[in-house]
Amino acid sequence: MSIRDLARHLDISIGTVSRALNGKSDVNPETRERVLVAAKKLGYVPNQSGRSLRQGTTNTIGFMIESTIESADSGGNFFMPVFEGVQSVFRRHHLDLVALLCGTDEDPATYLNRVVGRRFVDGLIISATTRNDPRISFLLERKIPFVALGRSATRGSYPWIDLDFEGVAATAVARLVHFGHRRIAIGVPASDINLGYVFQDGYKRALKMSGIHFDPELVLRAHSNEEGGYQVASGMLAQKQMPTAVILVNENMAIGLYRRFYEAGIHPGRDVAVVGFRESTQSRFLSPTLTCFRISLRDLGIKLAEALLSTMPAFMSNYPQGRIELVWPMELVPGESDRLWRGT
Amino acid sequence: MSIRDLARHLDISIGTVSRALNGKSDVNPETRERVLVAAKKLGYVPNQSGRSLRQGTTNTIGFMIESTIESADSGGNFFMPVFEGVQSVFRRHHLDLVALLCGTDEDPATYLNRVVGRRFVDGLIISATTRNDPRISFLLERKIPFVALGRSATRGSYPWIDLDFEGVAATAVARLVHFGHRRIAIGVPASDINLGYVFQDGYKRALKMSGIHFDPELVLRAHSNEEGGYQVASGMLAQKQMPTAVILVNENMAIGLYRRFYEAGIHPGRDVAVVGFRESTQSRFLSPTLTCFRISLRDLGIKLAEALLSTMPAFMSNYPQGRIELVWPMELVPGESDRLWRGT
DNA sequence: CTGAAAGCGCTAACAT
DNA sequence: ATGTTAGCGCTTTCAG
Repeated sequence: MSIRDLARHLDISIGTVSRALNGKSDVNPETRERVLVAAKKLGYVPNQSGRSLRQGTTNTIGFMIESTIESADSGGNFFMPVFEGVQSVFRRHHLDLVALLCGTDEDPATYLNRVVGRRFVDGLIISATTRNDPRISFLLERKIPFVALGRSATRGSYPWIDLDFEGVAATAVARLVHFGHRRIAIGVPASDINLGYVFQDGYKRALKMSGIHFDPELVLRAHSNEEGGYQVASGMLAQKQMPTAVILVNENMAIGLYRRFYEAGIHPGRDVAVVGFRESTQSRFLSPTLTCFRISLRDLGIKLAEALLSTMPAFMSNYPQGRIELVWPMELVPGESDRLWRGT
Repeated sequence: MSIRDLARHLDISIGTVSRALNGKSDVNPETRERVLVAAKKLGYVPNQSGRSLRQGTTNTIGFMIESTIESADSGGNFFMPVFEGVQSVFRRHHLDLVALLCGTDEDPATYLNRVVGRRFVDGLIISATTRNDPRISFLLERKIPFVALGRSATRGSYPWIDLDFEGVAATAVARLVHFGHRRIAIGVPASDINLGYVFQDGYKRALKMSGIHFDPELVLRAHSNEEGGYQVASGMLAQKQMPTAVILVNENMAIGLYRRFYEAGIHPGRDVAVVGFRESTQSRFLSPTLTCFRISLRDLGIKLAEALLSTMPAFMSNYPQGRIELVWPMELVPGESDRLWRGT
């Protein structure tokens, strides 16, 4: 069922059919109606390859997610609601969102090169930006519209949105210091992902503001998952003088951390103060309740979509906000896990 | 940078370039080398739309996941490792996997119609099959290669793989009966998703085998997430005579269920027996440890990919296994949550 | 308002 | 072993 078949069926030219379907003005309303009805009846849908080849656009946006080993089974939690938000914006512009799944055994830059070269998508959302991210320079060079979810030290002018890791660090440290803590540990990703640096910098700055000396021993590196949290707790327990508090920078870590502490008879909120990262469906069911930070992932997705569209010539008139470089605030959700000395 | 540019640059015809790049035999090894080198140097990647239009294939497989409201933030956990497995197979055939994100506000069938009509993908993996799934009849009718992750009552002959819900029900019931339970509740999805029916049927059959009368009151419907588990526990607590055991059919439910029971002073493994569904990174950190079932999602993904490829003319010679209709076994992982009367 | 035709990038059939 | 060319399905001039 090609446009040719449809035209033949209606006994008009394919040009007219095309114009009718694409809402061009110079077509008889009656003809248009006939075309629309026939298209629906016969289940005609234009072949995307044909359109793309002619127009040079695919009407598809790619959201590149790496299922890294460390986040293989937890990353999905985060992205689904983000997708939902992105999609709600794209829908209005007849853009489809596809998740580009870069396997763990493929280099992200190579993968991206293939996707871009094939002209598979009109624009990209990349995530898990590293400190120095070759994808960014590549996309800038190739002039492919994109937005980064996550900052990077890579030079250049491009839109990005990132979570407020330094804000989380500042708020958490200030809060813990206020509660009397001085030995505050942090659990950060072991990888080169940029958020680890941002968070750690914020942490150091916050310590300085509170007049606390930075102790490298208190920086515990682990995978950003439950297992990693378990190890962070183990690391704390192993220190000659255990830190009295810990701040995590990944939502999944709290689960494992709680577990390890329970095994050691240490109760969060009684024996140790814990500040988690993102409030999640899982963390919400921890006991005692976890002090953490709330973020609307759907709204984040919406903003990501807008940031991307505002850089795409075909859509920028709808989103005249200029290049978006945004640190997304997170809202403290006080729980019981960081209020010590109150009994259980 | 089109094939034309590349040919011009090398001062040979585009036909030869194409053949060289596609590994055809009738091309001078020396010429091929020149072409490959130049392509790499200039960063040439064939335009997928051009290829697709010509060949009628896109070399892309779509994995359709619905971010339904109830599984919006937890579903990702399940799929990521599956993707990983699928991809490991596709890689060998130069097929790319993309996740097709059907938004919550779009009808899955409509979405599928669009994707298929546009010829966006060569094949499809669909998930979350419903009891009666219009997508299946649609794909059969259009002769689009696909495999369903999940069974359906929809008639027709198509490959599918599904988890062994009835096996889980049988094993769990038998185990609980062995431990002396008679009032065994189940927590099942409130939606029309097929697994709910399969599981419930298996449950009834297992009860009958143990000579236990089926009590509709013991079937608790809830969303397949943490909140749903919380509600299942609430439902149990509300019964005049609380069931002594419960079997869940979703991995996320256990988290909320545990929480609700703790709030009520009820300890899983002491006051009530709990059998969870899939062992997950989260459930592994529950305390007391959850009796649940293990499955290798990566292997599941591999099998899904093979099931799909075995129905695609271009690949079936590599996968001569015929149509796959497979109930995927799950392995019991005994925990402490269903062994009562042992004290804590 | 509609039809005719060019051409997007590519591959495959055919010619040399 | 290489060059030439038709045509995949579509949109968009350009004529009329």
